[in-house]
Amino acid sequence: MALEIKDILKKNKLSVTGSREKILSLFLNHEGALSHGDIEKKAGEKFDRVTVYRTLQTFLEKGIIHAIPTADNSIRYALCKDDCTEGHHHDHHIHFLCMHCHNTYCLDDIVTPEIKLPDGYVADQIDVLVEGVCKNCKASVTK
Amino acid sequence: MALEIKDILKKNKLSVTGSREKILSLFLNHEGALSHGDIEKKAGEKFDRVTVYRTLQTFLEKGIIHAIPTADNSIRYALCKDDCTEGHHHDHHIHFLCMHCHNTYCLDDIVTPEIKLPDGYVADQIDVLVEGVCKNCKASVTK
DNA sequence: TACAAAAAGGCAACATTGTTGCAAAATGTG
DNA sequence: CACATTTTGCAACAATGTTGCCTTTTTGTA
Repeated sequence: MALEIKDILKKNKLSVTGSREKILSLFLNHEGALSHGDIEKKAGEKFDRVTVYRTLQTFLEKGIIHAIPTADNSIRYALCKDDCTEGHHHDHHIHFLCMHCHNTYCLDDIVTPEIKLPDGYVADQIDVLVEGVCKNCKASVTK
Repeated sequence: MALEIKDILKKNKLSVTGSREKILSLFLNHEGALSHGDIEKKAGEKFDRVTVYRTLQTFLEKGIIHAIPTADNSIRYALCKDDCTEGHHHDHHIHFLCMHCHNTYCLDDIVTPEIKLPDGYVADQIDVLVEGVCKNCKASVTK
C-alpha cells in the first residue's frame, strides 16, 4: 500500500512528502468523498491548514482527485480513476449524496446521460448529483 | 412590477420590507442565478450582510428561490417556478454554467433525465449541472 | 554520499465568509 | 393609532481561505 501511494505521486511528477502520502492514503482508505474539513480532522493535528489546502490544490491540478459540487458550501473531493491525467479528466460518472450518512459516493458504473441543450448552448462537462439514501443506509433503515 | 413583487411576498405570507423587495427585484431583473456575494454587491451599501443571509434563507424555506450547487464554494440562487411552494419544490430543470460569462442559467425546458441507480440506492432529488458556453457568449465568440 | 537547487511545509498575518444574540426599528392588525 | 410580532442592524465572534516569507525537506547530480 505504501508503495502504491508513492507510485501515484511519482507518476504525477510530484515529490514524495509526508503530507501528500498521508492525505492520499486518507482518500485510498475512505469510501466516498472527503471535504477539506474532513481531511483536517482525520489527519489529526499533524498538518498545517495551509498545507492541506495546497496539497488538495496540487492533486486537483494533477488530476489525482476531482471536486464534487454541493449545495451546502463544502466542496468534496474524491479520487479520480486511473485514466485521468493532468488537465484531462474523464469524469463521467455520477455522484450520490446520502441524506442519511451524509457521505458522497462516486457511482463509477453509472454514466452521465446525454443532455439535449437548446440551440446555441455548447456543453463541455456534465455533472450529475443525485441525493437520496445509499445502499448501506437503506439496509439499516428498513431493518 | 412593484406590485408583482409585493404579491409574491404576500402569497408566501412574508411581511413586505425594503430588503425583501430589493433582493427579490434583483432576481426578477437578472437573467441567471445570483450568489450571496453578487447580491451584496448589487444591493449597494444598503443592507447589512446579515440581512442578506437571512433573507435568502427565508426565500429558500418558502420556496421562492432554489439553491444551485457549484464546485467553487459559492452557492448560487435562482427564482423558482410558480408551482414551487413551501417545502415542496418542483425543481426538475437543469442548470447551465457558462465558462465565458460565468453566469448560471436555469434551462427550464430541459428536464432532468432518468438515472438508473445501482440496487439499493434510492434517489430523492437529481441535480444536473452542465458547464460550457452559453448562447449569448457563443454568438459573440464565434463572430 | 554529499551538495546545491528546487520544491514543499510551517508560521503569521490577513481577508473573506458565515453565525449568533440583542436592542432598535419597521410591519401587520385590530 | 397603538400594540404585538417580525425584521433589521450592529457588534462580536467563528470558521474558512489566502498570501508572503523563511525554514526544512526532497530531489537530481556529481
